[in-house]
Amino acid sequence: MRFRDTLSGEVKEFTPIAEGRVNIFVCGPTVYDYIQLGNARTFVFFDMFVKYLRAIGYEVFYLQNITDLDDKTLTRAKEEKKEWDEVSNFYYKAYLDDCKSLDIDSVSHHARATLYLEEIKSQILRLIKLGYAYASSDGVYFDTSKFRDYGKLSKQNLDQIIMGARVEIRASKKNPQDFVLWKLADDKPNWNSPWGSGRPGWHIEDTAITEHFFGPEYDVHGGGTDLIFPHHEAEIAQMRSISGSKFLSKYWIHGAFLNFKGEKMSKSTGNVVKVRDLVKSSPGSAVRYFLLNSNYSSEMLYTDEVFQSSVEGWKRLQKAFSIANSFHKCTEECRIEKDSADIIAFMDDDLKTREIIASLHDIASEIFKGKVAEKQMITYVHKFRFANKFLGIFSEQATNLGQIMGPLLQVRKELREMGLYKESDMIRSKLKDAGIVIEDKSGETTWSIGG
RNA sequence: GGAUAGGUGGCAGAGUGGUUAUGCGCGGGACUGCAGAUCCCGUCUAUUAGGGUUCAAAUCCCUACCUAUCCUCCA
Repeated sequence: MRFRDTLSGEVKEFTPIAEGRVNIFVCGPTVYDYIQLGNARTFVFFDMFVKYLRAIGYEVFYLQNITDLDDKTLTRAKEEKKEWDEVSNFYYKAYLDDCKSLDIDSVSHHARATLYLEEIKSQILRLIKLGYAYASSDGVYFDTSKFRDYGKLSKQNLDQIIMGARVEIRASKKNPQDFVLWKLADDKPNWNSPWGSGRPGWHIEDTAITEHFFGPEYDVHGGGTDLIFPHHEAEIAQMRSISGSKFLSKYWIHGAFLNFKGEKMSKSTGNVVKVRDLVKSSPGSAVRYFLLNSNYSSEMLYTDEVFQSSVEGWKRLQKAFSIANSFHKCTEECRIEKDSADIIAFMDDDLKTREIIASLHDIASEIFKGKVAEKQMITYVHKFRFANKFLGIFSEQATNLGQIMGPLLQVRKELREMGLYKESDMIRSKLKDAGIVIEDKSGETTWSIGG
């Protein structure tokens, strides 16, 4: 398998440190508000990625941090007149709910930053001892001039960063681009430390957490492209300075942005679409379809119109899946891997989920033409089910419902033959309310989930 | 100013040297109790512009213009 690695800037062959096992870390949200669709793009992508790795036999530990304390948390707490941890507990739970609505359930462990204060302080202590960090008037800073590879991930040149003139100039820093490891603070929440009571800086929580679970090196680090600089750059500087290792994560994957009318979807510009609002009107699987029907490394556009046209495409595919699935039950593993060589090939070539979806649409067209031989239909079902293991774009409820739908449709057919259309239409309309769409074609009636 | 991606039909968005991407939309027809879906046909030379390499370029090279993101918290 190969995919785009940010550090080398190339599409690279994937070989984990330990054969058959993958340790992956993905930056989670700062829980001070509901997540929006742009966040979801990244989280759905990595959920899909991890599920695929598992589907092809890797043992994966998927670790995600939760930033449960930040300046934004404190601002929010003030606004809502609540304690900071009430705010982060509330939005952490909301985050988990939103993930659930999008079928994101592959994370092995969520690590909350404030539960790792000892690990954080230990790292800062070691950085100071080794001469990479210094205590200053308002906190402890990482001395970026001591770490030669600072800027390598983002391919930035330190001199030019300074020329950017947007770097905070503070007298307490030795270099403008130095970043804070520990912020001194007298107000709560704060914790004791050898440098005075205060709060951890943002970048240090991730390396403290990953060192705790994985040690100084692991296989894949993921996140959105906005985190490349300075966040991930800082993580590399922190951990490699401590470990002396050549790398922190062997591979770096960054998901591109979801944009809204030419600009990034962000809270500051107020153009966000919250996940919980979107899933009220569209199934989570349709949202996943929309997000995965793109290249993870390319920016994509969201507008209501574009999203709705994507939902139409999803409906078509879902219908084809339901038809195939009711035609052939595949409860066990069957031959799904063997029949899915083309899908595996697409994934192995830079995780081309969009190509997979296009190929499923080709299958859908064949199914709708109604001339698919039984043997062929079985391989189609296998492909659908294999792809769905990681794409998660089809509702699978169809299999259980089949037992009820058969007899029910038979009754309705008899009603229609007797000309009792009022009664038969009522059945159709009630089923639609329940999320089941039935359609009459010459001679037979089909049903599917969604619509 | 620097860095990184890009500029493809009405819309979204694949494709890295030669073949119909795919979906949505639009027009016409078929099917139908109605609805919906589906099928068939069509949607004019779709590849930012100008050079170059090549038998052949959306795909490689050069130039120009344009866009997004990052350089500040951000998925």
